[in-house]
Amino acid sequence: MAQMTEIRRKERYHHGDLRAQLVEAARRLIAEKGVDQFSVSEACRVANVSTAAPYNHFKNKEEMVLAVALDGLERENWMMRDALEAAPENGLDRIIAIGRVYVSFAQDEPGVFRLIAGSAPDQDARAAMMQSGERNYDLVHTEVARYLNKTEIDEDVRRRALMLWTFVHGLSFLLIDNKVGLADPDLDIDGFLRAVGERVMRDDTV
Amino acid sequence: MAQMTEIRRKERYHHGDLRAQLVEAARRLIAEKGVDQFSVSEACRVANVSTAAPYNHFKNKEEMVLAVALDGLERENWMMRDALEAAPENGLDRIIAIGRVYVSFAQDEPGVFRLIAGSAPDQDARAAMMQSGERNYDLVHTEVARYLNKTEIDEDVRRRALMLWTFVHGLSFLLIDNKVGLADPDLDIDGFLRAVGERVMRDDTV
DNA sequence: TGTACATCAGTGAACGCGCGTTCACTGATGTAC
DNA sequence: TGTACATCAGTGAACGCGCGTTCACTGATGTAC
Repeated sequence: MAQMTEIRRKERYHHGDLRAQLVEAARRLIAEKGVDQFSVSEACRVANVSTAAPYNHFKNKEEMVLAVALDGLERENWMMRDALEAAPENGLDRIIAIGRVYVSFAQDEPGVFRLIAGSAPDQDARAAMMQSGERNYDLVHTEVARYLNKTEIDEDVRRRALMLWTFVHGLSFLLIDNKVGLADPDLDIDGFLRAVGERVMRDDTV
Repeated sequence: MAQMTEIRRKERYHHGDLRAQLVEAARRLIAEKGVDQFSVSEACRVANVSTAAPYNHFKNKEEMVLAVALDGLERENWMMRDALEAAPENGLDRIIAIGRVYVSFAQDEPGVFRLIAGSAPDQDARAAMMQSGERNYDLVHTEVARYLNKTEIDEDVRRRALMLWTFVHGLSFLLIDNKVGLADPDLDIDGFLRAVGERVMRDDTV
């Protein structure tokens, strides 16, 4: 049944959802090979349309790539929220759960992770990505404050959150670039995340 | 005087040190614009030679890029050793000094840092970069062991070293991608490095 | 010291390639009557 | 329900571009005698 729909779609002159299909093709290609090796032409080949077709839906390549980036940030946000819902109501597990999503996302879609981690070329794209990124980072702030039983996001919360982010950011890169083997071939990622989480969230006065 | 030498060099048919000049041109270009935007042609323009000239010194583009990567790792090693020599004989400062070199290198030559951080495409290049990278990472192991008054590199040393590496790695990326402003616009990098160093190196039993 | 010659390290033109984007076009779809 | 027509979303050919690399070549250098 799904196959029939697939075939019929290819036969039709109008896709009906070419934009979505192109974003999906671009996402897959970027995830695998990185944004610098990504070409509009290849996305067209994957989506089975002419190389001119995308220009009905995107102004240019940049806009296509931006769509993939924003989509990635949004999916990351969903996954973080899901992870928080599944986590206990209190304790370090909530913070670790967010971090685990961050690292897993990088491992699952390295190219998209790099794209999101990088800086956008033009001003509008930068603003859009910043906004989406901030939405995800707010989750970290909230959870750090909750862990510390604080009602507002103060300097201490911000600093710990930045430590956590810095850390999962670095771990993500080391993992996808196969550098961890150099330091510890049998790294237990979850255990490592927990150990760092404990150190960062530990009471300062100790 | 230096100018005369410069002019004479350009006039001469044989450079005498074209290989070194090409590596330097490539280093500068990669540092600024990243390895993915780097082209052999542009390096030739900078070095003022024909686009065919490099092939007397390098098998292909990849070999040229590898030279830049290995050069970067070697310079980083020197800088780390220099920093250690200037640091006190004991205490956290030694560890922080190495981390500071790592982050500064990334800030000074973002593209070269990314190149080194990334994974090489072919097996030989990977091996060469691994070996150079390991030499730098050994310094971290040594200093962590020294701080803990240990004579051998055990599991605890390895784990703390990996935490430190992960951290400066992540901070480097956040800084060069202009992401830190999102979390803390006025971040004091040295203070941040110290705070993390303290947390990572703190006695476990506390 | 001069000369003959092999070798080294450049030149400049050319190649094929895949790319992003544009163009005139055309088939399919939705709407007004 | 049928028909006319505007609009939408594709096609396929073509463009100019910069790239990595190769080629036959040539000027400069070092060496043997």
